[in-house]
Amino acid sequence: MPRPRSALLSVELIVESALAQVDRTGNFSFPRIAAELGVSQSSLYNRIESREHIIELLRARIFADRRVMQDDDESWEQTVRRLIRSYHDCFAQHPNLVPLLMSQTVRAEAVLQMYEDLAAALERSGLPQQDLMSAISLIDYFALGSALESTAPDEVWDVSTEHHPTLRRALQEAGPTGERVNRAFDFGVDALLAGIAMRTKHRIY
Amino acid sequence: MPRPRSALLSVELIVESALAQVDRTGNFSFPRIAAELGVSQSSLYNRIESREHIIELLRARIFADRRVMQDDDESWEQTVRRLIRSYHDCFAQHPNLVPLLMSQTVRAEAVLQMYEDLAAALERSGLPQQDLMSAISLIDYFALGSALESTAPDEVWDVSTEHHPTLRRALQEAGPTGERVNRAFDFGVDALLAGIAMRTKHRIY
DNA sequence: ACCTGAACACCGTTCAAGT
DNA sequence: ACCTGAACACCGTTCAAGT
Repeated sequence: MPRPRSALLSVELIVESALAQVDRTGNFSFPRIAAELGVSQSSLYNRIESREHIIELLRARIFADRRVMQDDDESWEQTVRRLIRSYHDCFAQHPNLVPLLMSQTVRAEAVLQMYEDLAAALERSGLPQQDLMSAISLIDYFALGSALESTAPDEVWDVSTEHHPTLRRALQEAGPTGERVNRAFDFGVDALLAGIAMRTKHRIY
Repeated sequence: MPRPRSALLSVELIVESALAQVDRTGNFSFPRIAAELGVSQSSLYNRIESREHIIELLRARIFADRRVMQDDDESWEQTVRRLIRSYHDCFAQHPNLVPLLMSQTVRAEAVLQMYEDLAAALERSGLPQQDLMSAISLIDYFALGSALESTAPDEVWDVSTEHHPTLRRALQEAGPTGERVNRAFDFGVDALLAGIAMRTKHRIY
């Protein structure tokens, strides 16, 4: 088959196809991308290097949508809240993607920039230098975990048996999944900020 | 081949083989289990139902090692700390397993029992009923995330570029990976408990 | 009841060959 | 430079056939 005068393929097309598949089915594959774009599987390798490469492009893709409304005289606490929220929202729009992103080194520039902003805000808070990374990790765990919770398995815990009365009650009290995840998010942000602020020079609580 | 008088296979053998593979390589597969046990791949299905089933057996397996030294008159805070620690330790001994466990509903009884204990301790703390599940989720995110961090990619963030001075400084200040993860864990536990205690009837801070 | 071999429907990646 | 088809080395699962 001759080379067409305008390329059949582009990284954008590949990434969009992969993202659509993930949103729809929870995963993507080379055969399905190729089929959807009407090209051969092997031709994908002219644009991308590997499956991992696509995943990293997907990470950059969902963070590209992020609106950054920066307020110059917001407190470090407001900044941290804003960053956690926008980080969380990026994942929340593509929950199926979260598991794919979690086990892979972050290289996407937009994401690194967000961590840089987070580090700067925490430094402003007066947190001791040696706790900076700990606080970032804590926030990271939280954001990823809370995004993961809104993902695939509707029942994270199978409490069908009778042996867990307190857990069962707690789950019922928490309402339907969507509501529960949202409330857990708000609760978590407050708790994290309170916990971090405690280590700060100028305590706010 | 005739049926041997003593069975060649058992779920224990399958689970141990899978766990050893995960610890060694980060994953397991049916062909490799079969090869290691000297049986055919299809014979595995006489003992287990699916790949997911094996993963759930692995979850139960690593929690079976858990020692539960219960102190009857410990405070709710001590109980929560003890549970987070032991939960974390189970993962820490098999970090490669964490990614496999994260995207799957929890059915292992030992794990559900731990969540039940956690729920009970938090209820004792005086936390409002509707916040119980939020607190459990928060702790869960933290324990999983912190276990995940000790897993595969040595560099979670690729800060090879010059554009992230604060992040870079924070990372250097935090020391080598193992130390950083440990400090982040201790910092996180303290922060979480402080944050949760804030919502409690009898504030402790 | 327990094991086998063959078959099926999937994967990601490489590479010589075309234009 | 860009695309193809074939090949390779993997997957999980099913099923008829053996004893």
